[in-house]
Amino acid sequence: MGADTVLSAPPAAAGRRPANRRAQILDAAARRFRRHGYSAASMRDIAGDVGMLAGSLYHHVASKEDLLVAVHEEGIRRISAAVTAALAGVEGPWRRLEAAAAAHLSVLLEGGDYAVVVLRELPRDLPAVRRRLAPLRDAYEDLFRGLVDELPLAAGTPRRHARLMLMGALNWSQSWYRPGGDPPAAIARSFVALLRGTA
Amino acid sequence: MGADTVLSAPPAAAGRRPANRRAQILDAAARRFRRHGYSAASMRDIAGDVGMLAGSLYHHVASKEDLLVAVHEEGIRRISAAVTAALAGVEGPWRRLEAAAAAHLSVLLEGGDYAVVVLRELPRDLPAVRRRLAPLRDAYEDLFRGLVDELPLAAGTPRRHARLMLMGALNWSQSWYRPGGDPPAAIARSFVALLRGTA
DNA sequence: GTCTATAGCAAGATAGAC
DNA sequence: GTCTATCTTGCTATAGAC
Repeated sequence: MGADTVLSAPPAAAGRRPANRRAQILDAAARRFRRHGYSAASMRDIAGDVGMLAGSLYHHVASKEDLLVAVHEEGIRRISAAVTAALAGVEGPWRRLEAAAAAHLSVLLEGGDYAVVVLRELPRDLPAVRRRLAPLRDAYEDLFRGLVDELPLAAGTPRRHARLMLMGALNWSQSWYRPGGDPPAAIARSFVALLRGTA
Repeated sequence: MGADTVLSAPPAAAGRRPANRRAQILDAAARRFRRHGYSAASMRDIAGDVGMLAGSLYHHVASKEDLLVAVHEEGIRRISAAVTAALAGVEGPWRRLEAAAAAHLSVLLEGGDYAVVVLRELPRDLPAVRRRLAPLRDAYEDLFRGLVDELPLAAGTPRRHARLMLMGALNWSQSWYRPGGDPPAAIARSFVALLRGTA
């Protein structure tokens, strides 16, 4: 790639501004969904955050539900990318699980609003949204299922429970974590060690 | 107490109906808060569930926020009562932790709407509600802190992380649990065993 | 691509009759 | 203790000017 060219970018212009209006909208939506919850967040406020009025939003997104789906998709994409990257070149089943857990937790606790929305804002009364997102979430879950399957556990150890315990502990940490305490990677390491029995 | 008298009950009457109108309202609110989330649940629907109109609700509760606080208080009370009862007469630190975890999980997964609301519906943008509930939640947390402190863990084991891991795994289970799978007590036993390193 | 303007509706809460 | 009626406000979404 040439240094000054960007694939699929708008034609170069001296003072071009737009770049990605939609991305700004997604950022604002993720933030509002996280702070106030999906149904308490308003399209007006999201629009205001990016400097437009409510009506103008609908030029970029079809509905509030679509906006929620888009935030989830981006969030899952980011988490998956971080975990996949963290696994590259790491050997040994326990080390791999620890690397994945640390990456998962880092994105969750320090990765911004998208990941938090993915975990907390999937309203029960929007079945259409849940249906659209189910495959993505399942695929991510499979990633950890594979990692746990590789562990050299004592025969009879319930691998499903081990996975659910670790993931539950990691995901729930978002409700007690405060910046300034143990860093995400340390928490993840600790949880994996406790699971391994070598804390 | 005499068999036919009840402390602090309304004066006995042949066909008395009211008994506990407020309790019915709380039940309906807990259900609606759980199903739709606090902000998507409407006072109109809650009123309708108990056969009255929206305005009449305000004879029993001061506001929607008060209703949420009341549901939380009742939920925490139920969970605490179940765990305390489960601990009675149980000896041995691991057995006690397991009993508490099983009781906690049973209420959470099979105890109805109150407990679920306690875990899931504490909106970030209602600081007044959070303030009012903080002491209750902390007191409950202390109960498990005490149980974990009693465990004979290897020196250096991070007890705080052990507690957070277990509680996180238990609390998160509400997002994947489906009736008909492993019963709550079995899940709790499994998690405690994994923590203990004897799965 | 953003604006103005508004349709159409539902929300929380209150006042006063009964 | 419940109802009727309503105030006030906020919401999602659309239509059409610019």
